[in-house]
Amino acid sequence: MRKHKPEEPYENRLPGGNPEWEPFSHFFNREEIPAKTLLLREGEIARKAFYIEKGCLRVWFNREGREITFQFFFEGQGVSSVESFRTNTPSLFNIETIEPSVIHVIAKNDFEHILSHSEAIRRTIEQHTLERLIYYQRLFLSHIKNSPQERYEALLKDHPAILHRVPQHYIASYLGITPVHLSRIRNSLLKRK
Amino acid sequence: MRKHKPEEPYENRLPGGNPEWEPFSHFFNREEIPAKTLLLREGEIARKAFYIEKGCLRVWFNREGREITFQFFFEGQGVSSVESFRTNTPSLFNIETIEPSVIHVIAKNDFEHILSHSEAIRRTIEQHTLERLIYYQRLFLSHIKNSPQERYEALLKDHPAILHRVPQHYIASYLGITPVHLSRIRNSLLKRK
DNA sequence: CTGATTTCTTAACAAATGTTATCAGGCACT
DNA sequence: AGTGCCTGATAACATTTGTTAAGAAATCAG
Repeated sequence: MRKHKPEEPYENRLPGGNPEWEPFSHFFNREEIPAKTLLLREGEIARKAFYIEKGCLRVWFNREGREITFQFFFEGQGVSSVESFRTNTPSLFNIETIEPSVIHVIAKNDFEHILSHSEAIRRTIEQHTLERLIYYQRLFLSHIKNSPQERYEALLKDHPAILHRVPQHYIASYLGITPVHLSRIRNSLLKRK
Repeated sequence: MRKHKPEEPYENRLPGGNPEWEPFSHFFNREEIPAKTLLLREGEIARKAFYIEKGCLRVWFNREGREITFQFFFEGQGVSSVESFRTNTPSLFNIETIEPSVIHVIAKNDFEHILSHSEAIRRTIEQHTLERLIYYQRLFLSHIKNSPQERYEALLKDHPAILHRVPQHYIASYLGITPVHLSRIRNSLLKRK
């Protein structure tokens, strides 16, 4: 059912997706990383941030022996455990590759060096923080406002590509339900047509 | 059962809770506001931000005719519909007083004026944005990680004052459950002792 | 290609939570 | 004191979602 397409075309963007990063590109280390590899472990303090050239990541934590995935990241996105990276506290979650991925890695002190040398990038990061805030706010609201079925339908409508690229049990835990229940929802939607 | 204590002592702090705001205090307008008054309406674009000298607010939205409360604010806190205030988009929720309150109000353009004239306050606000991000992240995680009963017990342990000050049906919707279910949880906890 | 592993579906049953309705106490207002 | 409103508790019943287990389908490793 699910189509795995690591070979689909993509843009090879600069870290940050913007030419303002050009002067600082030497701070980034390009790495090719296999699938299912941890980039950050729950409980560790994040000392690196990542930019995804190719591939996808998921963010998850352990709840009583089970993995709960709550975010996905794809090509062109910058990723870090924001609260850990910026406040030097243990990360609340793991960051892991889903597919084989090409990641640009930057160390925390280099990142701070850039921030203190580029007003433009400082603003970009500030904007990024605001966007993350809004993202989490919406994510939270969608969980208390909408049913799992409504969230699934929204995902289907707004980000159909994710469904074709990410294993369904990750999607289920992202929606806050079990794989069994997601399967039921999909089934009932099929019958309704 | 619930004790309403609008007369309890409090600190009369400066807006922002910090002397760096002192030079800009004339931008704030002190207002005494009755209970159950809307400061911002769902769908409106936020053109003001608030600092609470005294009283408390709740943040809620309408879901199919029912009010869902998902945040409380108390003395000493700065409040706005961040995403609306900073991005000029319609607010996703209402901000309303619970008790009679004393609020310092600042207009958006004055706020921006301050930001462009004080590096220290710009940093404070940036820090505030990060804290809000982390707050929403944690709130979201607590909803997918913990049961309503666990969330109630955490609230009981970490913020018992809220429970004595805010009507129980607001608490219930904050926990993501119905007042009936919260009552059941409280009952089962009592029996357990 | 083939066997092993992972992923998805389905069913039966269990647990958690919602819905509706009723009642009782507290509180504000007269 | 009496009335009405708001709040919280409780019960009976309905619905949603989880759990466990089994098998089918897809994918992966050699």
